[in-house]
Order: sequence, then C-alpha cells, then structure tokens
Amino acid sequence: MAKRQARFTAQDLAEDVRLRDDSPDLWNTQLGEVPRGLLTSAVRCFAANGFHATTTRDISEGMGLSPAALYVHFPSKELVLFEIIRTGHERALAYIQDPAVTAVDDSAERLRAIIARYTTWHARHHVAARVSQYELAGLTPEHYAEVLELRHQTNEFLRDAVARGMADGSFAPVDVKRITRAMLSLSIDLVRWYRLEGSDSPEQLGEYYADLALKLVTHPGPTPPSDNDTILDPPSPRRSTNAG
Amino acid sequence: MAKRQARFTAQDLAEDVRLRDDSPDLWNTQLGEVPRGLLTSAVRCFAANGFHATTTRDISEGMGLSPAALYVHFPSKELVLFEIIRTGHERALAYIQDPAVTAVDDSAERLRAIIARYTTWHARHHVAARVSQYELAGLTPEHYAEVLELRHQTNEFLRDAVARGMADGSFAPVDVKRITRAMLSLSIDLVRWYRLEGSDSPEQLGEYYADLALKLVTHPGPTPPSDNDTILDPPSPRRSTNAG
DNA sequence: GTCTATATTCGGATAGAC
DNA sequence: GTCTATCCGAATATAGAC
Repeated sequence: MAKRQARFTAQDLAEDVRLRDDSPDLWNTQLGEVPRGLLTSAVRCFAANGFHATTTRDISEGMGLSPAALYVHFPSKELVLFEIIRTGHERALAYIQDPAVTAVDDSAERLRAIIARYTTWHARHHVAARVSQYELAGLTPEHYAEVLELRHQTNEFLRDAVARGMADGSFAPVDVKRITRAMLSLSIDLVRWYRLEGSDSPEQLGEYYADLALKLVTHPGPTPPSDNDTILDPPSPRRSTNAG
Repeated sequence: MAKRQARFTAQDLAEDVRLRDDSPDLWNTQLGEVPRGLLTSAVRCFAANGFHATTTRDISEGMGLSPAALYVHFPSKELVLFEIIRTGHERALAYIQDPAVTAVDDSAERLRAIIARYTTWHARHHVAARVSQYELAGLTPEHYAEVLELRHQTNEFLRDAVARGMADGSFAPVDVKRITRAMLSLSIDLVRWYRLEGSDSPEQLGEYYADLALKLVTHPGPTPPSDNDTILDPPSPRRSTNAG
C-alpha cells in the first residue's frame, strides 16, 4: 500500500491562509454563483494538490455539494481546469494592456507600469495564477494550444516594450529576448512562494519588481536622470520593514 | 468520457529533444544500472506529464521492463519521486557550496560564482530540476519536510552571501530578503522554459544571470570598478547570437 | 530479477429519482 | 439543480512461476 501522501480536503483548504487570494472575484460574471464557487474550490484544490491528485469529489465538497453536482455546471474536470487557466491568462493580459499602460509614452515609465501591473496581478491572484502557470499539462492538446496563444501575446507585449525603449535610447543596449525572459521569470515565479499574509502587498511587490526591471535595462555609469545621492523618498511604504 | 489529455508515452519521451538533460549522470553511483535507468525514465515522465499522471507502467516501459519490475528496485512510486527530488536538491546545494565558491573572498565575485553555478546547474539538469521544483506536492509529509530542510540551507547560503557583500560595502544597501528571493526566482524559473537546444549553453546562461544579479546589488551612480566605456570582451561567447 | 496474472482500490462520469 | 447509487476503466501494488 502506498504511504499516504500530503493531501488536503476542500474543508482544510478553505481555511488555509496560504490559499487566500482574490480568485472568487476572478470569474466571468455571466456564470452563476454555484459554478463560480466551484471554480474557486477547484483552484484551491489544484493549487494545493495538483490537477490529477484532485478528485471531482474534492471540488464539489468544497461547495458542500455531491460529486454529481459538478457535472451540471461543467462537462468534465478538464474543462474546469481550462476555464481557470484561460480566465487567468486573459485577465493577466488584459491587466497589462490596460490604458494605464498603453497611454504612457515614456518608454521607461511604460516598462515600469507593465512590470508593476503584471507582478501585482500574479501576487493578488497567486493561487489561481499558480494553477494557470503550473497545471498546463492537464489540458487537452486543443486547449493547451489556445492558452499558448495568450502566452505568446503576453510575451510579445513585454518584448515590444523593451525593444522600444532600447530603440529610442531610453535603455542600454540589452539582449531583448533574454531580458524579457528574466523579467517574466521574476513576475511569474512569485506564485511559487508569495503569500498575501507576507510583508509585501501585491502593489508593493509590483513597485519593487518594476524597480528591479529598470535596473536591468538602465545605462551603466552616471545615472541618467541625475539626482544621485539623495536617498530620501523610497518608492512606496512597505507594510512591514525588514531590511535596509 | 473524459477527452484525452496531452500525455506522452515513455517511448515518445525518450526521443523528445525538449527532455534532454544530464539526469542520467545525476544518480547515486551505488545504485545499479537498472534503478538509475528507471529514475531517468521517471524524471522524463514526471517532467512531461506530472507525478500523478504518470503510471508505474510508463516508468518501467521507458526501460523496456514490465510494470512489476519497478517494485524490485523501489518500494513505491512515491519513493521514486523522493529519490529524484532529494538527489536534485542535494546536488544543487553541493554545487554552490563547492570550493570554487567558498574559496572566493571578494564578495562580488563570490555572489557571481554562486549565481552562475546555481543557474548552470538548473539549466544542465533542467528536466530533473523541474521535477524537484514543481512536484513537491507528490511527497509524503515526512519526505517533504526533509526536502524543505535542504531548501532552507540553499536559501541561507545565498542570503548570507548577499548580506556579507552589503555589510562590507561591496553592494549597495538592499533588501536582502527580497533580493535573495528575486535571484532564486531567476535561477529556478528557467526550468519552466529552458532547453539545451536553445541559444544559451548552461554556462552562458549562468554567466548572464550572474551579471544580472550583480546589477541588482551594484551601487548606483559611477560604476565602482572603473573601466567604464570599453565594452570589448563579452563575458563568454554565445552559442548563437540573437541580439545586441 | 524479470515475467504474467491479478487483487483491490479509487476516481471520472452517468442514470434516474425528486 | 441536487441527490443517491453505481458503472467501469485505470492504476498501484502483490503473488507466484521461471
């Protein structure tokens, strides 16, 4: 007999502070309350145990329903996963293609806005984002292809912003492909470790990573926008300080 | 009936260029050839389909053996996973605690060596590392705890290197915890996208990410070690250039 | 140490009552 | 739309021959 692995019931998961995020607000409002609740329950289960280790019973019990109830709202477990991953990718992409970004002309400020928002989105929805990023293997080939297209659009959008800043001289000459991948890594990898209860709010982490991203593309040598020594005014207050 | 998800047989996987890495050289040499082959087969399956979507048949068929043969060498599927993950974490930790790092006194060079080696290790063993990083949920609580301890040691080792450079003035004042996490994110997230067939060798990516890491902790303003303009001598030749 | 055959449990999905 | 009951394929692990 296999030794029991670490698995958690839907009841455990609902109380797990590590699984707090804003996913209940994430779903298409055209869906009723029950299907949206099922998606939220599924997100927690998938994030904690993985898609294949999650049973349809786990998901429906998270809403206090019987196993069969799931199939009234979704035709299969895979389609629950697809709805989660598709929504996650669409929302993240829309969040960085917001006017708050596209209206910005200055290349540096535009890159800053993209990284800040992309990071903030993944932190705020870190549980759903973890499923979106790490459970792609559970999709059918058709659904996987559809998600890939959204990922390409996202990557292109960031790549263009970096290339543009380099072309107009705002940034130092950099390897656009490698730098873009590094920035994506920072924003995406946080879903592995981020907790809403930690010291950084989603917005604070967004600002911090936007600063890092700009450091990576800034001209070396004398700082471009002057003000050199005056280290007053840190970018934004931290919820709890823990270092200099 | 569930629509068929994207799953690959052990035969497919053995030929998949995306799953080429150095894991066959990774295992304890005290193990015989067959168990080491089974671990390599399991790594490919777990990396491509996930732990729970992989059957014991998948693993043993990868070695041309019957399903039952696996249990002569390993008591359970979970223990195959544990052996992979434990080995992965031990090897990565040992690789950055190598004399090539610990003998370096200069704080900046030491950090550079750590990031270069940690990145190189994950790139060279990206398939095994992907399993080590993303399949932790498949472990029993006891085995998970054992792996966590290795992860703590790794994080502490990097954190100390950053804190030391800040203390001796080699680095600008930074948030050690957040910077350390960002550096780990860069090195670890590459297992999501890295392919040996890509344009960067593991060593080249290691050098590149070491440069990025130093940019994140460098004093702003005038560059510290002088030589400002001479951009001859890039750190190491790229296997195929694709940008400036 | 490897095989064939199988015990046994589990889980996705459905049938049909209410 | 929700329930109870259940079908049935699949997967871990074992038995026992060679």
